[in-house]
Amino acid sequence: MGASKSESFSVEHNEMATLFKAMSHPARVAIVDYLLSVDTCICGDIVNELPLAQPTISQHLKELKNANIIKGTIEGTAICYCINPEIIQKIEKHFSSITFQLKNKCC
Amino acid sequence: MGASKSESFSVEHNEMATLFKAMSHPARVAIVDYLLSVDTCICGDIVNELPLAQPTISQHLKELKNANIIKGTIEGTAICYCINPEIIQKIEKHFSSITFQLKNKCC
DNA sequence: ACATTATATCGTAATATTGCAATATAATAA
DNA sequence: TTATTATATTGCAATATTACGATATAATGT
Repeated sequence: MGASKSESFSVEHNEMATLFKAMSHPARVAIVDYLLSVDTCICGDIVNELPLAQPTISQHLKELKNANIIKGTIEGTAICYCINPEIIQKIEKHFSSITFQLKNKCC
Repeated sequence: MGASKSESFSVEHNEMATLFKAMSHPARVAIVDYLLSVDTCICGDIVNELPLAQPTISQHLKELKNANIIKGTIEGTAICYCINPEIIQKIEKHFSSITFQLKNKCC
């Protein structure tokens, strides 16, 4: 085989894995970082910010959109990308839960 | 081509991507979850907990170890796996930083 | 209508991941 | 020593990801 046996795992575990996968590439981490660094969400220059060709960046943006980490709204010729704060909160909750559970540990 | 152009990105972005990649598979999310659910870190029964063959789980554990998310110490015939709290903190910091930056946004 | 600009999609090659059977290793038990 | 038990490694097939040239689409400008 070789395909991921995702059906064998819980919805919760699959959801978290999907979010992590969406951010498991330096280009996508950099895109999120860049979206945070600019004051406004109106931005059509991600292509100039990264050392990748336009189709490659378009593909990365699509993956971030599919994972619901960013939202894109059409703004004339360009597209306005924004971070989805709800998803960030979801991930934060996951890790604060881990930290909480770790407090009752022996290690 | 097809290989990831990781050299083109910052060390910071690569580090975060590596951590996310380590948790980008439901089996590995489940392993971390399981390690948190048991009271003690002495555990040699991860294989019985997951619907995957022993070599596959061994491989997933190796990836979590390589990413420094879990630590394994030999405990007789079994191996004692633990979560590395420092890495969890690092990821939490990354997201609390994102949340902080999001507060100064227009969206 | 035609050019321009911004983004998306297609097709495809290179590479990476996933999963497991078979086998190896390593520690303890009989 | 010879089992037994627990984990790791090897090898390989199936599948997924990454990157980009070529091309398509879609909105605005002239």
